[in-house]
Amino acid sequence: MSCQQTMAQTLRESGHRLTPQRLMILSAVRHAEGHVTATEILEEVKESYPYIDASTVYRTMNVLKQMRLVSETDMGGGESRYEWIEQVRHHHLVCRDCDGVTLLDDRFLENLGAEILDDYGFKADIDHFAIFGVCEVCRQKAEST
Amino acid sequence: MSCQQTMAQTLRESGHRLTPQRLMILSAVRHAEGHVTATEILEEVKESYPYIDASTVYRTMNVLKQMRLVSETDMGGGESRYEWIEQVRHHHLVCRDCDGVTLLDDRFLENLGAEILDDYGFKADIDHFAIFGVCEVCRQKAEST
DNA sequence: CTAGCTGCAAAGCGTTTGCACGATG
DNA sequence: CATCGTGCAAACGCTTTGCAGCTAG
Repeated sequence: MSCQQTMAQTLRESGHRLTPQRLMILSAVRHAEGHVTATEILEEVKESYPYIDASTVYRTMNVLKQMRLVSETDMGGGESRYEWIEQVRHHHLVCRDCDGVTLLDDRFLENLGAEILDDYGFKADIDHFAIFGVCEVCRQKAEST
Repeated sequence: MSCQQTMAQTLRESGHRLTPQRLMILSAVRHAEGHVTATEILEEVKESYPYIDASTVYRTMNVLKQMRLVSETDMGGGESRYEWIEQVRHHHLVCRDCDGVTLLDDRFLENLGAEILDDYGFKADIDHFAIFGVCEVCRQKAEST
C-alpha cells in the first residue's frame, strides 16, 4: 500500500479531506531527510505550487500530527521540526554549546514506553526525542579552559 | 549554606554580577512550586519591584540556565517553563488530548544519562523531561467512541 | 449541495536586541 | 572607573486567526 493511499484512508476515516495541498505537503515531509521546519516545507512545496501559504502548512501539520502521521519536536532553535513517523525510530542529542546534533539509537529508549504504560497507563509518544546536554568535544573544550 | 550564598558564589566564579534583580528572580523561581513561565516570574517579582522588565527575566534565566541552576523545558504550551534544579529529579507526562500533566518518577530515566555518556561521550541534561502522549482517561474516552 | 479547506492579510505572542543610563566589583 | 546589567522601546520570527471564496465528497 502506497503512502498516498494510507494517507487518504486515514484522512477520510477521521473526517478530513484529501486536497492537493495536503498531498504536496505530505510528499515534502516524506522526501525530506529527517526533520524539517515548517518554512522548509513551505519552500519545497512552493517550487511546484507557488500559491501555497504558511498557514496551510501549519494547519496541515496539525492535522497530520493529530493522526500521528508526523511528529513534532522542539530542537531548541526557535522553529518546531516535523518528521514523518517511520518504522526506524531514533532520537537526537542536541549540544547546548555548539548546537550540534548526534543520532541516538532507539534501543536506549525502547523499553521506556512500555514501562510507563504499565505503571501509569500513559501511552507515551516516544518516536523522536530531543535530549539536550553537552557533547564530548565541547566538554573537553570546557575542561581545558 | 543558603541558596543565596550558593548563587552568589556560583555567579562570581563564572564572572557574573550579583544584582538585586537577579536575587529577586532567583527567589521567585525557587519559591514557585515546580516549573514556572517567564511571565509568571515577571509577575511575581513585580509585586515587590514593579520596574522589573521582561528582558531582564529572560537574560537572567539564560545565565542561570548556563550555569545549570535552572532547567528549561518546553511543555508544549507556547511558553518555556523554568525550574530550579533540585536533588529530587522528576519528569512529566503531558497528555496531548487534555493537556493534563502527570509526574513521572526519575527511576525510569536514571540510567539513561549514564548509558548515553558511555556510548556517545555526551553529557545529557536529564533533569526534567516532558514526555508527550495520551493519558489513560483520554485513551479510554477515545476507545469508547 | 455544504462542510471543510485555502489564500490572504493581519494580528498575536514569546523572546531578543540596541541603546543610554546606572550599578557592581 | 571599567565593565556589566538594567529598563525601555522597538523589532523579530514563528504561529494563529478571521474572513471570503473555492472545492472535495
